[in-house]
Amino acid sequence: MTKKSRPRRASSKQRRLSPDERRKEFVAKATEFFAEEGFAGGTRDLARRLGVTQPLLYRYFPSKDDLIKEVYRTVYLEPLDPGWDGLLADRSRPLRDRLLEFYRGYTKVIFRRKWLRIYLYSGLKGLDINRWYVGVVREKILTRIIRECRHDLGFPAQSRPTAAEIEMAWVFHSGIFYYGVRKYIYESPVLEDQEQMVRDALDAFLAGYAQVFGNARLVTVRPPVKAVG
Amino acid sequence: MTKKSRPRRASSKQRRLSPDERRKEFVAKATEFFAEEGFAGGTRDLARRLGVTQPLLYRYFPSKDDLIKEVYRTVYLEPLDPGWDGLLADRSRPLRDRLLEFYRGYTKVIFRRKWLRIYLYSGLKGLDINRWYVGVVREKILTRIIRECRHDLGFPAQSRPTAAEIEMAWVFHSGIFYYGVRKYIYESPVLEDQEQMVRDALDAFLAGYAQVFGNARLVTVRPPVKAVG
DNA sequence: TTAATTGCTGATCAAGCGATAAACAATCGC
DNA sequence: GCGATTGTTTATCGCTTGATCAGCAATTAA
Repeated sequence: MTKKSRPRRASSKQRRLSPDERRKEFVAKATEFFAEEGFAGGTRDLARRLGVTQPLLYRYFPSKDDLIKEVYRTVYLEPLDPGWDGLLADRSRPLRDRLLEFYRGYTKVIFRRKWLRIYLYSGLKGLDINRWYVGVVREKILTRIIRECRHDLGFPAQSRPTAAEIEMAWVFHSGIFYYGVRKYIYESPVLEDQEQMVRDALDAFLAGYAQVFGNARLVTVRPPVKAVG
Repeated sequence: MTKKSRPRRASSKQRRLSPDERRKEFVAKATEFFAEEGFAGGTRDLARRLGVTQPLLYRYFPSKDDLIKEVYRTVYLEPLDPGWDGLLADRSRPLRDRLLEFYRGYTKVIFRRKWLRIYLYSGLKGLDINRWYVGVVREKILTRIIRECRHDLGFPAQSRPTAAEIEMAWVFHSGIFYYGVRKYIYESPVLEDQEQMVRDALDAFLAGYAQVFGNARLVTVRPPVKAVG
C-alpha cells in the first residue's frame, strides 16, 4: 500500500522514446504483468508497473482487450523460427542430431515462465490464436518429424502421416512441453539436466516409433523390444 | 439481459434437501461454473446458475474464496483411487497390461473438460494443493511404474528410482495428460481412438525405458546414470 | 394452532473495474 | 522566442464486484 512508485516525471534526462518504441515497451511489460496476474489483472496495477498512470494506456490502446490481443500476437509469434523446417529436413545429418538441435532451440524459447503462462491462459480462453498455433505445430513441426522418421526407417515416401503417427509425435512433443510447465509454472522439482530429459524422451520416441510403426509394417507381428540405436 | 430465470419458489413439491446435501450440490455446480468461467467468474452469475439469489451463497460459504477451496478439494481428490497401487504392483500380470488398465481408469477420470480446466486454473495460481497433487503423482504412480519397469527388465530391486528415470515416466505421463488438454480444452482434433493413443505411448515408453536404462546398465555404454536421491 | 427455527430474498454498501474528458507539461518546427 | 502538437495526469463516470443485513417465507416442534 506504499505510494512510493509515483510516476517520476522525466526524472533525469531520460530519452523520450518514439511512439512506436514506447508502445512496444508497453506491450512487453504488459506481457510480463498478465503472465503473472492473469488477464483479469487490473489496468491500474498494470499502469503502476509501467510507471505511468492508468488513463495513459488508453492513449496507446483503444481498450484493454486490444492490448491483450497484442500481447498474444507477440507471444505466439515469438517461438516460431522460419529456419526450423530446413533444420529438420536436412538429411545430411542424423535424424537424432537434428531433433536434438531443434528441441534445444524450441525449448529455449518456450521454457520461460512468461511464455508458458500466457500460452495456458489463452488456451483456457479457447482463443482462435491458440488453435492456430496448435495447427502450426502439427503441420510445420510434427508432420515434418514423422516424415523424417519414415525416411529414416527406409519407408517409401508416402502421401501423408496417419493420424496415429501424428498422435505419437504429439505425445512426445507434449511430454517435453509439460516439463516446462512443471518446472516454471508448478515450480515442481524436475530433472535438473534438461538436455538429458530431451535426449531420453527423444530416444524413447524414436525407439517407440520404430517399434510401433516400423516393425508393424515390415513384420506384422509385434516382436520383442530390441535396442535400435 | 432477460430476466427469465427468476428463482422459482419451491415450484412443485420439490423435496427440500438436507443442509449438507444442498451444500454439496452447490459445490458440484460451482465446480462446473468455475471450470467454464474461471475463478474470476462472478458470484451473481454463479447464483443464477444455481437458481438462487447471490446472498444465499454466503449462507453456505463464508466467502467466495472458501467456496473455491472446497471446489479444489473435491476436484483434486476425485481421480485418486486407492486401488491403483495394488493394480500397478500386481506382478502376476504382464506389466503392459497393468499399465494399460491403469491409464484406462486414470484417463477416464481426468479426461473431462471440468477436471482439466480446474486443474490448469489452480496450477496457474500456484496453489499448494497443486504441488501436493504433483507430488502424489510422482510418489504414488510414477515411482511405482519405474519400480515395475525395473523388475520387468530383471534389475535387482534397488533403493530408489533415479531422477532421470522419474523424469522419463513424467514425460510419458504428461504426454498422455496433454492429449486430454488438446482434446477437451483446446478442442483441437486428436486421434479419435484414445485406446490406441495410450497403447502407442505406452509401447514407446517401455521400449524407450528399456533402451535408455536397460542397455545402459547391462552394457555400460551409457554408464553415468547418476543416482539422485 | 402456535411459537421457534431455519431457508431464502431484496435492498444496499464500499471498493474496484474499464473507460472518458479536460487540463497540464514537454517537445518540436519555425 | 512562440504556437502547435504530442505526451501525460487529475478527476470522474457508470458499472460490476464481493459482501452484509433486515425481513419475509417455509418448515419443524409443541
